[in-house]
Amino acid sequence: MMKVRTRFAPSPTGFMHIGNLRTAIFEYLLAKKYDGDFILRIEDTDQERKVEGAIDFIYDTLNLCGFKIDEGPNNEKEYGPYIQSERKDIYKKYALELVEKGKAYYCFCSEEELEEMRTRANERKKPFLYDGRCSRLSKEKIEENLKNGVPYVIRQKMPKEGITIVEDVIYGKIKIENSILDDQILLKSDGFPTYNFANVIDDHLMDITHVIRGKEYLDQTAKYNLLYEAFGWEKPKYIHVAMVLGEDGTKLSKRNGDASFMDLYHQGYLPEAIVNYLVLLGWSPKENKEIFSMDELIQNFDETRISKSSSSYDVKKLNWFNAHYIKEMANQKYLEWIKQYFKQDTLNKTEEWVNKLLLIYKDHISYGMEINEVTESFFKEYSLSEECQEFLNSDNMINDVLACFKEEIASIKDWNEENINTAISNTKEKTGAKGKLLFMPIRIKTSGLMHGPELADTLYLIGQEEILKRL
RNA sequence: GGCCCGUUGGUGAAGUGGUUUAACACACAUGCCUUUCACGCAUGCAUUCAUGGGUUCAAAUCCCGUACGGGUCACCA
Repeated sequence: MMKVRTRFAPSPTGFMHIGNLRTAIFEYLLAKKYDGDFILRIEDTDQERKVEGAIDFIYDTLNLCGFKIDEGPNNEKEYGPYIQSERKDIYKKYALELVEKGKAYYCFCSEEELEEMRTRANERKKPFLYDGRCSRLSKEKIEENLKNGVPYVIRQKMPKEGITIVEDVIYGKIKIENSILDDQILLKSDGFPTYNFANVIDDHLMDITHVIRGKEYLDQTAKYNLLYEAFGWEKPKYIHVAMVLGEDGTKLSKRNGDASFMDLYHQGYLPEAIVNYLVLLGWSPKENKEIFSMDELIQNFDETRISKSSSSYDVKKLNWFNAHYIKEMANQKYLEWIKQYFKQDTLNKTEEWVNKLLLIYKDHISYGMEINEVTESFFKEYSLSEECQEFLNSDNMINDVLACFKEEIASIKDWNEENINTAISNTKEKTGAKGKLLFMPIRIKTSGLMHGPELADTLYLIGQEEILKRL
């Protein structure tokens, strides 16, 4: 059996939204499950959209996620080059081969001519299809145009009737009528191939066995099949995956929340949590289980269990995964990790103090940057929310509790958690307040918040002097 | 508009003709626990699988129509 080879083929735009990443995850898992190769190919045939440094960005992203790239621009093997703009000559050669075979033809139509055809089609409310006029040019005319340097593209000649069957692992057999297929451009006038053409050539030349891509390409696959047949090549297996939608159920975009991997990463989401969350969007394991290590994913991945319908991205669930992975980290590792997000001014604090502070929040945060919101009251003046204020006014006893507690705190000689707890107990006995009525006023007055970690720990870190001030 | 695809709770989803009075997870709600919130634990949350027909002894699961949603029709990928 042939070795399984999958490829991730992004455009170098310097931005990767989670839908793209999820495709990469599927491709990687499929390759590794069968002990195959995962290839990175850069699709930069659109010279105008190229972004500097985008290749390194892609490597960084995939590396962070724990994917090993077996072949790619930064680690070339015999199938290279892996950047399409460096393979220009290859495409031209194959395009000409198709012309030779009568499956493609030169087209000298100018942009203006095409625009005119398009408006006319529009007026008649018909979808625009190139009418194939250049396919009927005489040999002499073509020679002449070529000699005179008339700009040209090469178009694929589509059959006018019949149907083409696309076979997809997820969607099954899909019938497409040939009559709606446009004589698509294979080679642009700048000599670069179009995406569709370059894809077919490269996938074949690179021995790609499984193509995983967005469902938006499903219809186009008919054209691909015709191309494979024209060359007499074996088709790869197609696996079209439904889209990942934003939280509001609409298409993902930069505006649509923080749907890019790097945004999430910078906010303090762990790559393993992101991967774990994403793999479960549109795929489900046979076993009823949600937390997966990379090795477990590789073992359990089954491409036939990918869903047909699109799914919506939900940060709340991502938060849960992330919180889970944070809790699982060893303390030392957690401290190193969280410090890159921790932005408070700790100049006059000891390292021990800072570590303790970060640690008491380890089980409470769901992403790295949240540490700043949650620790704010340790560094700044706070203002009470309406909810807090309301609570403070809700019972007459509260003022007594606070007054009593203040005295207790003031009398502490040795500032430690144990004595703070004693102060709380004493307040309880003296005022008779307990439960919510006892703890909430203290928590609110000292931290400005209604939730938080262990009260004694919190008070200890705020410090005796500051607490007296706040009370 | 033509063509293609999809539709199980707020979200991710399991389910492929009978053990489903639809699993599990997130979210939400309630209760318990701890000297409070949180954490943790427990319970609740779709009498129903977009909808109307049909096939069948039996359908979320098979077939047809309808509605809704999405995709696609570039010298963009």
